Amino acid sequence: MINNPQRLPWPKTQEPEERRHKGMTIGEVARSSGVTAKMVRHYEALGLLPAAQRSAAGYRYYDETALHEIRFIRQARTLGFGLPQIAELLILWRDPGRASQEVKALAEAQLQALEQKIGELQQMQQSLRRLVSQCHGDDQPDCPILDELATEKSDLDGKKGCHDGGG
Amino acid sequence: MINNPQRLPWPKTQEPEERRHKGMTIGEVARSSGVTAKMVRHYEALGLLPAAQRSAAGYRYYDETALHEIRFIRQARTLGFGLPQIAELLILWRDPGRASQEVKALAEAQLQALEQKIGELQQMQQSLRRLVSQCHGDDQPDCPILDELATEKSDLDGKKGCHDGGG
DNA sequence: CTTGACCTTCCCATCATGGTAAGGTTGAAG
DNA sequence: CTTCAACCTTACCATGATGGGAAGGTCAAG
Repeated sequence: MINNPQRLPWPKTQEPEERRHKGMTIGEVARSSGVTAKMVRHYEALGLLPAAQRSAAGYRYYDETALHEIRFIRQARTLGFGLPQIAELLILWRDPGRASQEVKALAEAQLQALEQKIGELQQMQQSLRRLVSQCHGDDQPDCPILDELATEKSDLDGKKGCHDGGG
Repeated sequence: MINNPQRLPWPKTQEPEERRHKGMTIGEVARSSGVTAKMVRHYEALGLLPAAQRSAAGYRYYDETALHEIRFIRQARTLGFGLPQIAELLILWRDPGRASQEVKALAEAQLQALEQKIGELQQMQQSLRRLVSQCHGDDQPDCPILDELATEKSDLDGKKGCHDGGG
């Protein structure tokens, strides 16, 4: 279900350079950035991107700068940043007078979030691996996995939802 | 914002044993299972749990079996299972004639999903760590992090959304 | 003008969970 | 029996990022 940019039913010979003074349509931007048109509109609605220039009929047209920002968003998503964080990153990116420590702080926060998430998943992985290794996996009903899930207090339990108390 | 089961404003001396023939209210089940009442209703609406017995006024009442199943769900969530998978696990759990291989298959699928997710996050982590280490983090605008995000094709790119093709 | 690919906005779905509102029930105490 | 706090009910909306689809307007080529 991935739309191939090459295999277009249109007889479009080449990507437009300056054919149109208006810029690229949202579809062209989508193909060129790897971000769906849907998401481009979404980012605009969320305020990540400035409102695109519109034709008289309401079509969005994008210049190279906008395309750059959309690619920027895509790259940041690749690193797992959330859209609110990307909004901040974009603001910093546009600001020539930014301090790199602000960017670094955002990145370190994201790094911490990643470590946290990875840790949680690894704990699941560990518990689950143990259970899987204990289960015969035959046609008998005995199953340590189900047994453990049915256990009131098990190794799986605890640490979840318990913060160090607020008073 | 976690409600302590001990610190109840009610003068309830002890948890009811057979005080009520009806069973536990949803709130008692929630306190006893660690699953919020909201979620218990949700699981019922989704078909994970059978419809609870109701009082004349519509209150849900639960017996020990139901409580057991709710705890079961909580444990399975701890392992990261999705609710559809938990629904299958519950069906197997209720079936005395199940084959443990069916349970094991579900668990292995979950294990695979965990590995996949962990791998993705670790790749993000790796890329981000490199970028963070390269960024001075001072009050100067130079920032390798932003530079890389603005790069058309970078190490961050690729491998995402590419499965090994069906042909 | 027709046609087909494209664009627009608007609504709904996912997944698991939480919040809130508006209203009815329960059970103990007065 | 009334009162009152704590409890229950359903229903709707929100999250975060993305996708799907409908209904309708626009653009470029023939």
